[in-house]
This record gives sequence, C-alpha cells and structure tokens, in this order.
Amino acid sequence: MAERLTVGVAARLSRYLQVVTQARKMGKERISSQEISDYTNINATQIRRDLSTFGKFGKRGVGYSIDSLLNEIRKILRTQGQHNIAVVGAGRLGEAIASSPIFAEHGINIAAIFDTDPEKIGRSLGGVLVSDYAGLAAIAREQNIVVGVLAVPAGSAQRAADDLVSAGIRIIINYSEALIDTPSDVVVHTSNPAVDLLHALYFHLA
Amino acid sequence: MAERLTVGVAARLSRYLQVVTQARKMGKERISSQEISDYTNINATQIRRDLSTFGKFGKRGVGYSIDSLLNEIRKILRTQGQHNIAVVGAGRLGEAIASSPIFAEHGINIAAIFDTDPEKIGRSLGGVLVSDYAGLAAIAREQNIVVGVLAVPAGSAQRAADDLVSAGIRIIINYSEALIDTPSDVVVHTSNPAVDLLHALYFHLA
DNA sequence: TAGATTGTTAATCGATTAACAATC
DNA sequence: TAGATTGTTAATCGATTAACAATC
Repeated sequence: MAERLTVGVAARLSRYLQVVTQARKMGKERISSQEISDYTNINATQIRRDLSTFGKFGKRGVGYSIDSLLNEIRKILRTQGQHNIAVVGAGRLGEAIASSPIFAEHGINIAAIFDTDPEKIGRSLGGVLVSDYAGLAAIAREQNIVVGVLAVPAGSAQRAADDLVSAGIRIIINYSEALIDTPSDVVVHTSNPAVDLLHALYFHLA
Repeated sequence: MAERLTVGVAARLSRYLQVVTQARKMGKERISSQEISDYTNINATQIRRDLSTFGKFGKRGVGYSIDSLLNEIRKILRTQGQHNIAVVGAGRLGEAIASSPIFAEHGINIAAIFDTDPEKIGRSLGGVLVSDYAGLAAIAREQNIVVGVLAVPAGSAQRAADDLVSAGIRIIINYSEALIDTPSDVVVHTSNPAVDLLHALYFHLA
C-alpha cells in the first residue's frame, strides 16, 4: 500500500521509535515533538512533518500518546514480522550484540551465532548457543536466516562474507573495519562502534 | 581559515577517510571515486564534488593517490591534533572499543577507562589500565579529557553522564540505549551497535 | 479562557545526479 | 591516439526551517 520510504525518513522514524520505546520504559505516557527533538537533535517541525505524512497521530496542545505512536511507527516501518539473523563471531562485539535486548523488543530474532574457536562453541550468549562455523551453510538454510552480521576481526571479514554469500545470504551487516567485496546483488552495510565514535568526534572536537 | 563543514560533508569525508585508510592497508596506492563509491554507496560524482571543494587532489584518467588523499582529508577534518578521551564501563562494549586500533590511527588517545567492579579495576584493556570509577573527576582533569564515552548498561547511563558533566566534560558519546538528560551546553551523541543494526535492517528487510 | 502543541504552508537551503569537457 | 577518470556545470529533488492557524 505505502510508497517506499526514502532512506532519510526511515532512518529518522527508527530513531523516533528508539526514543519512544525508551520513554515508555521510563513510565511516560505522552511525548511532544519537542521532547523527541531534545533527544534526537532532529528539528521538532521535521518530526511533526514526518509523522503527519502518515496520519494525524497527535493531539494539539497535548502531544503524542506513546502507546499509539509506537504502534503507528511500527506499522510504517513494517517491523511486525519476525526476522531471523545470524551473528558471525562470538568475540567482544558479537557478545555485546547478542546480549542486547533490543532485537527481541523489535521482532528481530538472533537465530544463530557462529565461531571457529572450540572454546566458544557450545557456550551460550544472550540465550543462544554458539555453533561451529563449519555448519554455517546448513544452519543458515534450516533457520531461514536472511541477514548475516559480521562481528569478526578485519582479517577474517572477507572470508566470512564469502561464506555468508555462499550460504545464500543477501544482506550483510559488517561491523569490522574491513572493506568487503560482494556480488552486486548482495547489500553490505558497514558500521563499527569505533568508526562511529570517530565520526562523532569530528563534529564535536574543535 | 576554512568554513565550518556541514554535518553531511564531515560525515562523508570521515567515511572516505575510513575507506582510504583500509585501502592503504591492503597495499593499494591509487583509488578512483568509483571505487570509493562501491564501498560507501555514496555516488561517485558526489565524492569528486566533495573533494574538489577543497582542492584538485586527483589526476584525470588515473584517480587519487592514496597517501596524498589521506593527508588532504585529515587536514580538512583537522584531526592532526591529539585528543584525550575516556571510556566509562569496562564491559563487553567498552572492551571492544578500547581494543580497537582505529583511535590510535586517527590521533585519538584513550587516556582512561573507568569501572566500578573491583574485579576489573587494575586490569589492562587495549593497553590502558582500568581505573576506579571513584577517581573519575580527578583523572579527567589531570589527563585533560575532553570526551566521555558511555559504555555502561542503560540503567547506569544517566548517573555516569551526570558524573562526567560534573567532571567538566562537555562532549558525551552514549553507547547505551538510555535517553540522557544533560545541561544545554553539553553535547550528547547517542549511538549503539544494536540500534544501528536495527536501522540498517529497516532499509533492507522487505 | 489561556496555554500548549499539533498539522501545514511556503520559502530556503543543501544534496544528489546526469552530462560532459578537460586532461592524464 | 584511445581509454579512463577527474573537475565542474546545470538542473532536480528532498530536507530543513520559520511561521502560524487550528484546536486540544
């Protein structure tokens, strides 16, 4: 039914979703565009404009109901469905990701975690057992995994990406610093907490 | 001398920097705008346009010399200086950040890591000893720390942010999901590997 | 009623892109 | 010379913002 969202709109909506989710956890029931603006640094008019494209969710003089706004944004972002993702690498970053409660909150299921280290295989991270990397292709198919998350050192990233592609995965999130080459029908999204920190510093340091 | 960079330009330049840095590690000596485009998904014309604002760094028919491009982008982003940052939280994410070689490569110095857990205090993470969180204010002043990185659980984030602000820090990078309230002269940049993954998924999942 | 905040318009600004001459 | 790729123009599109009537 809906138009395809532009990248900018989808990015902003997911930030609103994150703020509103947190606000609900803090026990709030209503939130104004100005409050969302304070937390996201996105202009309040922009926020109202983004939301009003999809409907009249707010009440003038009052603000937005947190519960209904959550539902509306989720509908727009179509995150109702359940999606299975796999994490490659059970190191520090893989552990940090696997232990985050955020995915379950948003209908994303971490279906498998892979590592080559026998010490790590069989251990549980965030409720998911670490599987032997050798079984990647089989498990990816069995579990209907659509997204692969690379949380491995830069030196292993390309090989792991190749293996994910061989296993039929077409969306890769790369958390290493490495540059990844893939066939043109595979989407690679690279981001990295350290690189991200650097970006932020460029804005704020003199 | 230079104008203040817009947020968009600075963000793109720092991505070019990251790609070119990696390309040098891989032994490359030249790179074209098209190659940078392949890795960043930023339009090649946009890349040439961004760079040509600051000078003629490329050679027609050949591309850009990696060494000279690195220097030019660093000059533009003014990352020559040494900056001291502190990480609060020596958990999984703090460890992942502290162990990244990226900061040293870009002239950012992780001067201190803080935790309240006696088990962790005194241990070394990425070459930096973990200090007692109780000493934050004193060490922040001694070491001339200008940026605080919050790598703590959401429940502790606000308190840690308050303490950073009391210690005189005016730039905070928040890696927790929590919403942080600070005085208006403090800049908070929130990002989180898990939230970031969610954003990426919104674009790529049906 | 008075105050607050949404929804919407209109105007501006920056980002994006295609196209191509210049030139290595 | 032929091929490749930069630097730059011109045109378009989307993002951003200020302002304010509508209305809770």
